[in-house]
Amino acid sequence: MGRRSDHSRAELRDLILEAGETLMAEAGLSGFSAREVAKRVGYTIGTIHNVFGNVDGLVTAINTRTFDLWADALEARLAEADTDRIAALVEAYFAFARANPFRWSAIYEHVGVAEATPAEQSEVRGRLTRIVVREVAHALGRPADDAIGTLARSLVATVHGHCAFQVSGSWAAMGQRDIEGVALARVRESLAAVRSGAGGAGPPRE
Amino acid sequence: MGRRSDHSRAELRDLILEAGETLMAEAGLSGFSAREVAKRVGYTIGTIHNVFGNVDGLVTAINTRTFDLWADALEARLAEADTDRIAALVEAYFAFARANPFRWSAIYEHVGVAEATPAEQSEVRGRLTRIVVREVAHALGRPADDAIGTLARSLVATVHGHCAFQVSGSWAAMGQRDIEGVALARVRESLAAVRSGAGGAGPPRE
DNA sequence: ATTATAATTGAACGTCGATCAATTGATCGT
DNA sequence: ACGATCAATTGATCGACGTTCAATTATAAT
Repeated sequence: MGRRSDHSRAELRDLILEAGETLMAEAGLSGFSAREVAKRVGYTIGTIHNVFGNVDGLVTAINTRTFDLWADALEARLAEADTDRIAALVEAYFAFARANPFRWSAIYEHVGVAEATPAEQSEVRGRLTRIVVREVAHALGRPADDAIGTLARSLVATVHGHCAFQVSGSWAAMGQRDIEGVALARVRESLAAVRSGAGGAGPPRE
Repeated sequence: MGRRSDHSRAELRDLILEAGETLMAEAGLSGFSAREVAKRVGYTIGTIHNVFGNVDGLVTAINTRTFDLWADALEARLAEADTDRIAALVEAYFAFARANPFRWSAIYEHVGVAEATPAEQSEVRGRLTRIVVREVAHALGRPADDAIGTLARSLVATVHGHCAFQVSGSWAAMGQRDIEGVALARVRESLAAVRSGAGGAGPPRE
């Protein structure tokens, strides 16, 4: 077709990325296809490979965008949070996964295939963690040092584990309900333990 | 080739399953192929489909076997545990994932494709959870009622979240170390909180 | 206008999961 | 012993996938 002048390389990247995001949201990682993305943007497979190297590169870029939107959602929810910002954080974390199940799952289904994530994308993906570190430090009234960083990442892991069980349906399959409340309870317990001086991020005692 | 009398249907199932497990351990879900499994057992694709319906069925069966081996590993570790059985459980949980990264990951990368898991396989998969419920009840000196069941599953989710970050490499990528100790710390905090009478499995207070 | 450079195409290749008519081997009645 | 019946097994065939790359086309430079 020769639409060379229609879009700059950056525009083309955005165009493909956006169509890829939509397809991922519609079909999930297992239904994702570079050919379908190409068809939707009116280019051909070759162009996708020219811009993103290979399908992994495109999926990685889509997943990075998902992280970015996710972090946006957390910030938006925090902006309207009253006192309990930790609860708002957990709530928004689950809400995003629930609202975007395919995109959320794609992040964690792509690990076995993924090559190294480009540095500038790692930066974007780290935003979510940085938000949690900041809020955990705030909740504890402490500076965000290494120990707080580890604790915050551990709490993300805790909530992630619950969220993964929810999205996969295994939590419901076990006859369980209100996983969000349960996850929040775990987070509260850990914050309370750290507040009462146990350290929290160090190695296990005994 | 017509090896019809060489194996009964059950033997054939085991044969394919075992070769499938080996391939999954070697190549991971992304490198898994029914054709390769067929080649390894000396049958053809058609036979695989005849026995397992489709590739998803085979992968699901492999993953169920992984759960079974995993539960075996937990029990084996518990059998030689002294006082701290919870620590033994967390340790064995991580150890299995570390020793079988591809098989472990396949479980959680297959969600987007998986159809409903057959009932008898769900039974096997539930064994891991049952072990944890039993041990959590034991650690708390309480009968394994619904609240304990929910708490145990929540602690599994907590450890799973940490384990997932470890296997995907994102924990190390964040400059963190000793995730196993961190996960155990979270579990200890929750058990301590529940021991001191906060309930633990109910909805969040406030 | 001509050349050089870059972007875009799309046919070709190998591999995948799935299907199903044809074949083969086992089983059984006679 | 033998032909009929039935189930297991084969493998060619299909459509779709990701990847490659020679050929083509549009832009930029001279």
